[in-house]
Order: sequence, then structure tokens, then C-alpha cells
Amino acid sequence: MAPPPSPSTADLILDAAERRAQSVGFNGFSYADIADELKVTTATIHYHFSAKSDLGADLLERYTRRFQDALARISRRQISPAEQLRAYARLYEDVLREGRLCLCGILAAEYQTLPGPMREKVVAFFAENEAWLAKLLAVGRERGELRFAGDPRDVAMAITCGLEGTLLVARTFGGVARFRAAAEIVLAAAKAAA
Amino acid sequence: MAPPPSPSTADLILDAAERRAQSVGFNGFSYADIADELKVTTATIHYHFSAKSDLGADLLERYTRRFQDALARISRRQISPAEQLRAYARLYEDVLREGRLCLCGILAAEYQTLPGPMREKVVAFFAENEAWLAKLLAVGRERGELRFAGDPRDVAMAITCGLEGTLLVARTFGGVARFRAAAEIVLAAAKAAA
DNA sequence: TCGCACTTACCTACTAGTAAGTGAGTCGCA
DNA sequence: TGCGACTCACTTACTAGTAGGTAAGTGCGA
Repeated sequence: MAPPPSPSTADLILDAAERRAQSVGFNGFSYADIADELKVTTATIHYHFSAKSDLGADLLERYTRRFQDALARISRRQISPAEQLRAYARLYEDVLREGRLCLCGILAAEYQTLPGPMREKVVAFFAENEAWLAKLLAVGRERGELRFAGDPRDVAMAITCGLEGTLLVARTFGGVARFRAAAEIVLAAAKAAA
Repeated sequence: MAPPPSPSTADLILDAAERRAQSVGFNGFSYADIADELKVTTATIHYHFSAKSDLGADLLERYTRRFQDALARISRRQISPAEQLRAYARLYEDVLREGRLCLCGILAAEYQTLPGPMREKVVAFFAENEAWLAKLLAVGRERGELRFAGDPRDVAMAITCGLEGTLLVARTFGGVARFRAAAEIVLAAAKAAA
């Protein structure tokens, strides 16, 4: 088995920027912060990402792709819709455990200050999330394994928002234990009496 | 009837800072922004709030006090627990209609970069929120007007987080209409089958 | 020897914060 | 009543530090 190729500087920059963006926001870190961490100069970062908005756009693209991959992996597992919902919530819990927020959650808070291309990608993230969840919910209800009233897209929105908000609040107040308890209640929106 | 006293400069500064904090975050505005808006110098702001962290602390104190007052007004109204829940959600909806977020919601996203005294006040806001809601839920269940399982504090947490998250996401994706639909589903956590 | 990946050295714009000063108003007292 | 001492609310002019960004140059591997 070949050793994994050592990550490129561009990847290392994205990794560092992602960690920071998920904990202090996109406006909360500077090129200097990342440069210090990686023992390079800020000019190196500009070499790979000419403007910070480019770095942000690439960050969002990679993050959304990885999140979509995670959703696809959940879809492929042979587990019930209720179990898939739980797996979905666990994606958020794992992020909290690292003391971070969902990248798009924290960027939604900074939305008004984001460059246009980043805004569009944040919106797209939520739209894709909702679409995946709504489909899961519709299938689950059809099969009689989930129970809820109304448009699956509304329930999907409520679940995504509920988890985003729980992540946001639990990081400052409550921690992982409270996250779990609240997430359980949020998910119940789709499996009440199931 | 005496005319209302014209607001002091300090109040005008707090008003401007609050508006900005609720839309771009505490780190998203500078003393210069507020000074420009009020046609004063940044030194004027420093005269009233010697450091930005003092301004932030005063901001949080005033916001939390007003929010508590709003909760007290809801408590005093002679309406059912379910109606009180709706009134609670309407507090959030009103904020969204102005294109803002809950001050403590957006500050929770910036939590890691906030000065200590501000952090404590953000946490306190959520704790007081949860306490008020938990009491409402407990009374409502006792009276048979609300139905949910488990600790009222967990349900309270889920509702607050759900509304915070819905606010956060709906501002970028969905707007007021989607906020309402999702909020309705969030509230259902406490009145399912009621 | 070419060019990729990077550094050195710099720039401009902006950040919070400060020191010193000003004019208007108020207070205490002879 | 009048006047000196003082305060309040604010401005002017400045600081040190940091932000993102750039132009020119260097070293090294293919």
C-alpha cells in the first residue's frame, strides 16, 4: 500500500483556514494567523489564493463536496430512515465535539459581510441539505417508517435549522450532552409516535 | 403629556451598535461606522464607552433586559401556554423581518473572539431563556395543555435552539415564510397531538 | 535553463485607542 | 450678583498595530 501523498501547501492552507473559520468565522482569522501556523509568509498564501474571497470560495466548495459525500455514504448504508436521520444528526455532533460549528452555519451569521460568490455557496449548501433530507423524509413517510404532517421540505428545513441552532447554542451553553438531548427532540419532528 | 426626552448620545450609540451587531456581528462594525452614522467622531464613542468591549457589555445588558421584559409581558397576558409559545416565536420572527438576527445568536457564532465579560452575558441570556421556557412548558404540561415527554429544560433548549437556527438560516435562505413554517414545526415539539 | 513555489520588502487602508484641548454650562462662595 | 473653579460632551490630531494585497527577486528541481 502506497503511503498517502503528503498534502500540498494549498491543502494545508485550506485545512488551517477551515479549522479557523469553523471556530472564529471567516472574518475572525487573518492570512497572518494561517501563515504563522504553517511557518510560511502571507505572500505564500496569496500565491495560492490571490484574494481571501478566493480562499473562502474554495473552502466552501471543498466543505460542501465533503458534506455531500457524507450524505451519500449515509444514503448507501442499509439502515432505516430513522437511523439515517440519526446519522445525519451525528455529522453535526462530531463537529461540536471538536469545538467547531458547521462552516455554513457560522458563515450564515457572517452572511452580510461575505463576498457575493461565498454567499451563493452558503445558500446552495442549505438548499442541497434540505433537498437530501426532504427526499429521505418523503421516502420514510411513504414506507410508513416516519410520521409527520405537511411538506417534507418544511420538516427538512426545521431539522437542519434545529441542528444548526443547537450546534450554535450548545457550543457556548450546554455542550455535547445538551446537544444530544436537544437533537433528539428536533429529530422527533419527523418520527413523532413512530 | 411631556414629550419623550430626546435620546442621549450614549443611547444613540447603543442603538446604532445594536442594529449593526445584529446584522454584521460585533466584529463586523467599527467605531468609525457608528461615528459616521451619528455624525460624530470616534473619540466621542470612546468618551462614552472607553473600550469596544465595554460597549459590547452594555449592549448585551440592555438587550437581555429588554428581552426579559418582553418575556414578562408574555407571561402577564391571559393566554394559553400554546399561545405564549407562539408569542415567543413571534419575538424571533419580528427580528427576522428587520433583516437582523437575535443579538445573542449572532454573538454565539462569534463566541470565541468575544471578550470574557461578553461571553458570560451571552451564556446568561440562553440560560434565562431556557429557564423561562422550561417553566412555561412545565406549567402547560401540568395543566394538560401541552404534551411532551422528558425534562422541560431539554424541550426548552430544543425550542430556543430551533428558533435561533431557523433565524440564522432563514435570513440567507427562505425568508419569513419559511421561518414561519419551520418555527411551527419546532414548536410542535411541545404541543404534539395537543 | 526554465518555471514553480516561495520569500523579502513593501504599500495602503483601516483598526481600536489616546492625549490634549475647547466651549458651554453649572456650582459654590464672597 | 458676579466670578473663579470645575465638569460635561465633544473635537483635533495622533499612535501602534494589523488587515489584505503586491512587485520583484531567489533557490531549487526537472
